[in-house]
Amino acid sequence: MKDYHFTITSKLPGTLARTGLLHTPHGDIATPAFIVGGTKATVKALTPEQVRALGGQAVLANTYHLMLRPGADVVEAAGGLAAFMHWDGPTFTDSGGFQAFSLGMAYKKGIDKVTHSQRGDATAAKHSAKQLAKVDDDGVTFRSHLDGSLQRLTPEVSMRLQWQIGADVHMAFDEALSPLASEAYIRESLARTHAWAERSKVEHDRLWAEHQAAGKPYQALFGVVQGARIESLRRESAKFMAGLDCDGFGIGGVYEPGEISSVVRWACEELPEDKPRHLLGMGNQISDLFLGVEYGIDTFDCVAFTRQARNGALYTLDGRINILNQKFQRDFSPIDAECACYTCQNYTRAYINHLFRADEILGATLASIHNEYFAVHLVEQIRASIMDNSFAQFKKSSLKRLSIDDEL
RNA sequence: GCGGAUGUAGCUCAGUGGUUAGAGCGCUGGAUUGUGGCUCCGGAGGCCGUGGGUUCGAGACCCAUCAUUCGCC
Repeated sequence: MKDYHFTITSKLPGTLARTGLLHTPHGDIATPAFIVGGTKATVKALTPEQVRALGGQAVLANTYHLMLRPGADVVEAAGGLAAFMHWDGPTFTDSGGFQAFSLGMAYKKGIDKVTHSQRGDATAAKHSAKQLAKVDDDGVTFRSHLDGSLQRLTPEVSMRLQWQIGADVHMAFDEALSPLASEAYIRESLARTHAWAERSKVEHDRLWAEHQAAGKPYQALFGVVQGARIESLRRESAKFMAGLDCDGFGIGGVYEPGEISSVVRWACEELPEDKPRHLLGMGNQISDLFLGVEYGIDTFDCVAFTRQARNGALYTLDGRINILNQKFQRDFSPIDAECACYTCQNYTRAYINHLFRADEILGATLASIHNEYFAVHLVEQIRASIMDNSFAQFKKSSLKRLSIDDEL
């Protein structure tokens, strides 16, 4: 018996947006929801109690990082991801596909990092020498960024590792794609991702049977839609994943805000309505979250809020501030006067400015609490606005404050 | 008092007679989208202690002077 289901509780007419309840053995997630990034089985700078207090419903960790350290077997021996990290709630794991992919792109970050070796030109050749990963039809071979040791991930290995780690929701092993990859490479890669999804499903079902026999709870599998920016391929990929009988879907390979109203929409239009959709790694900007929900996304994960918090970039509904700026040195007001987070209720900009300048770790904690609350709370508000049918106004007024055109 | 050492960016210091004097830190602004990340990218800031001299040319060499510092009577 699978202790897992997704229920839609309301829909917003004329859009793909909906609210729902994702039930897992470790608890429920009211969707749309912002899933908190916990890559290495920890939400950086925060205790699980702090994550819970700021409204976090679920945490997403990464198979790639945990397989290298401490090892999936250690997490399993600890009783699974949630028990290991003392998180009393639902968890997700990413498959490691994205890391295997980004490792293959040498050192560059951002869009650049996903560009080179898929372009098939001279730049790719130049970079391939430095690549830490190589993709073949069976899987990915890569070198650990920690110690250089040779590692291998295939769909089967990723599934086994994810069952060991024991999150409530797993991602199928996929190859992430650069939006700038050549069409030839996109087609080749998409065929591989689809074959890998089928293999992921077969191995996942086999492992579920084993676990079920041992009296252990179900862990869900999401198929991951790729297809870069090509509409026919995105729709084809979504249909393919829809046919796999997975528990939900991930949408990967989305990198720019402008792709949400196209790429995400194409995918969600093809996906079955009754299963949840997770947008992988996207949602740095306020507009991303509104648009993602509008075009059918139920859950987001994005490390940007915690990462930026650690570097002093703090979110408000009127835009981002850099708390290190001199102008905050004697500013004894909260980061955001409208914000109800623990940090804004108890600390001033001047104090947080001081903590950052003095390189004190409490600065990272207070900033992370604020930014993560901001993201989680904003998606919560978006959820409420769908239920009381005020989404359009809420979106319009929020984007207007940021001077963003509503036509996005 | 005698002898030595050192005076270059806010700080610690490179700069071996030759374009427009550099670095690290600090200061200042920006970036960050399935975390290879306390990371990355910009910018401002100098009568090179002072005064003379040698030289085509001095932050560098010479003299004087002031300051700091160490050692010795």
